Amino acid sequence: MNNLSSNIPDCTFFFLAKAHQKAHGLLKKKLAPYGLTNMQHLILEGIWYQEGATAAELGKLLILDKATLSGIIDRLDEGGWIEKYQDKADKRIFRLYPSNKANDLKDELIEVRKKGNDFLLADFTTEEKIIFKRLLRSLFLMD
Amino acid sequence: MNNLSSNIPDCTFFFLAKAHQKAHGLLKKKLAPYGLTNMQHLILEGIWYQEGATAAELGKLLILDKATLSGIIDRLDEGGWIEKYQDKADKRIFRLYPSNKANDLKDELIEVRKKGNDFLLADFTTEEKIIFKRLLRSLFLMD
DNA sequence: TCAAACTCCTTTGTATACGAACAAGTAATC
DNA sequence: GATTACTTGTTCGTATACAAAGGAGTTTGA
Repeated sequence: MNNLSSNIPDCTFFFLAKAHQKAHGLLKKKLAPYGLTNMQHLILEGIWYQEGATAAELGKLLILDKATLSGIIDRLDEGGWIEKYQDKADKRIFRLYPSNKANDLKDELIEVRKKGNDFLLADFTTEEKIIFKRLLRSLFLMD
Repeated sequence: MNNLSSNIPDCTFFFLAKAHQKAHGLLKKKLAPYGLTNMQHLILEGIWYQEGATAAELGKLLILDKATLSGIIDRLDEGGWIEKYQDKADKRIFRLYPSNKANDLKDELIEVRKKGNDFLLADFTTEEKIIFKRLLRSLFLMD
């Protein structure tokens, strides 16, 4: 009895929190050398996927609160990873583009994430990987 | 193409983050009426399971950083959910006990979590639930 | 027994999260 | 065309997370 997992065996809240904590910590270490946080990396990939996206669009795409996004975008900007251009037609919004610095590291940064994923699930069988991702996906896409 | 999930189909980091986000938000709503956060509820359950536990013990049990725990324990104390007693033999540590207020709500609060779990996985089959929890568990217990 | 090593907890600094309130801009409607 | 109703992004307040450093207490080992 050295771990709560043997006493709250059915607490998916706890399991999800701990699995996320572990995955987050793993990617965090891989990204630290670049001076990027996990969230900053995620937003950056979102911008690569959809250049010129607005904060609101990224929020919908990545299921993120606008208040949270505001700070992350600020720090991506301060770090020289992105460029913000105010939209001429709608002065409320800023369109976001990756910087040259970001583009130079694009392939490398995406590779870091992919290898991190492989490492995370390295001990799962091929079937387990597929099932796990399917269940996670259906869980958060539900409703 | 309205969701990154169709463009980063194999990003377990993202899936885990979003599944956790969803589960966290769900439990948060259920606990809000009690004035307890998810983490406060988790620590409280840890203390119920092991009355007189120290912060260090809870940290190991629940895989939590001591710095994080320090604040949560403070707020549980301020909220009148727990009692802190300095250990006489070792003056560095505080032993933590649930308050009367906490004990009065114990069954109800644990039930909230259990029902939240059921609701979270309501759309999964019995087999999927078992597999999902097994995989989450093996992921964070790994190493 | 006394200094070094170690442990427990707190504090500080940075980065999410997210509800709530706001300012500024745009759209809708009469 | 002016008022009302949304939208977009920011700011504020509170609560995690966690690295790093610090203070107080305890243990170890020569």
